[in-house]
Amino acid sequence: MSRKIQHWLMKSEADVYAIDDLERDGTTPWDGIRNYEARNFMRDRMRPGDLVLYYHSNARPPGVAGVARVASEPYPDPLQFDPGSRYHDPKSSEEEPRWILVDVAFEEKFPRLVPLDEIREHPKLQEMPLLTRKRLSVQPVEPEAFRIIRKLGQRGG
DNA sequence: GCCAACGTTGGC
DNA sequence: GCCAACGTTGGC
Repeated sequence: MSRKIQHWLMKSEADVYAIDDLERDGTTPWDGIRNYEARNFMRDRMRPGDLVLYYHSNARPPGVAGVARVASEPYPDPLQFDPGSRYHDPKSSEEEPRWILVDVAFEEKFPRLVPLDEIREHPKLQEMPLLTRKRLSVQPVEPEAFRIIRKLGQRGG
């Protein structure tokens, strides 16, 4: 019996790596996450096939731009071992890596961005960590919230 | 570019 | 283990 897929939201700065970049690349390692809670979700709970709302932060307006898919098992973020990287972590080691990531793959770009304002105003989306946990860049999403947001992105209001 | 929110670090 | 200082996120 196969595991049920889970749903997630991952934030990316729109001017750094937007959904168009993911579409071009096909797959990308979700590197540079240096928050323990976000790491724990990737390390302990994400598995290939899980679906991800792709959120543009630092955008005007910010919002969900499309859907991605978890495309690998969790593995150590290579940048933590690279002294030249801004994500280098001298306290981490190959034997005991501190930062774990997954690859994500492009799934779909919405015809229309679902803006943060709209999520904030939707009566069924009030409980989303996106609204209550401002700084968490990787977070779980309830199946119903995922469905609502995808529908908004695919068909408009 | 500003700055509030909030997670992390480090001295004690 | 507390908590002030610090650094970063991310909306505006």
